[in-house]
Amino acid sequence: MLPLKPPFDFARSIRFWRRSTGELCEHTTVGVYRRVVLLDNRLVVLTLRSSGVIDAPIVAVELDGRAPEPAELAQLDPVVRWLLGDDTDLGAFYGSVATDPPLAGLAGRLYGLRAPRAPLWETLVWTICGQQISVAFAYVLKERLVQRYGEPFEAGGRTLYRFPSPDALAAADPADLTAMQFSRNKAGFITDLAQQIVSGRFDLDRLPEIPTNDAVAYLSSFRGIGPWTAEFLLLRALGRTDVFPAADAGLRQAVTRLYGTRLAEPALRAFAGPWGAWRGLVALYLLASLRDDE
DNA sequence: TTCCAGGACGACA
DNA sequence: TGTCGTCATGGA
Repeated sequence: MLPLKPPFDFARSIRFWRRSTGELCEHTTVGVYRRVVLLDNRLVVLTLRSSGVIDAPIVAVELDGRAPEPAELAQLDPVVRWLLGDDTDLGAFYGSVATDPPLAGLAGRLYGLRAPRAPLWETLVWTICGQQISVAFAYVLKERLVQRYGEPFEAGGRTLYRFPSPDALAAADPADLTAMQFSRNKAGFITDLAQQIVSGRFDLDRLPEIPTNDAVAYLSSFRGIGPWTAEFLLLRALGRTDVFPAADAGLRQAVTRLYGTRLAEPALRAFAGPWGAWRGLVALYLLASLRDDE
């Protein structure tokens, strides 16, 4: 049992980024999150169960369906906290948006939502899958890619996949991806980026260490990664609270719904500017508002 | 039929 | 430095 920093709405936060029931690399049900992770160079199934309330959140940790040994739990503690964004100070964020009635209302409705994180490489590929197409179709593309190049792992009667490694995708033939209905561009972006990671020219591991602006510039220097992809990746995979993917169609729609005015990208970026270090959480809450009715 | 989805690239002026 | 056409598919 790991006590987490309140407030934290486990179910809402876990559900937020996961919009497909066909997801192969992780499995979620109400209050439960499951994913294959690497621990001591072996693949294990990590299961997190919500066992608390929003103002006193506790998560129960399982490893391959059993309680972890104390030494394992010590290893998993930072992994779990990282995955669940346990370093996010929601209280400070709520204080900051209190001056903006629409946002303050949203923060109240979504109390306890914070950004769970995901592995960088997997999220980068996922974000490229999602460029310009509907989320539903992006999931179809990801599913095909994972089934073809991922590593299946049996866990409790269910097959979870380890996401395809850069090596696997570096060796992939772009024609295989176009046969799966990836556009020629996306097929090339993904295999090229995988090859550059394998060769060491592209180093995703340096991203957590560098400031957001530098990270966006570094990512954008690679073909296939534009501003939206760079910013979305930093928000989604690293939980950066200071990025605002102003080019995002969903964000534009959310702002239109909340404020009644449709803003183009420059105006949307200007809108987010004053929120400074909290722009990422503003983006998160706006995106979540689109699904608040579901 | 047209437009729009959790865009990016390359050609062109 | 901006603008425009193109790529892929599916739902509204």
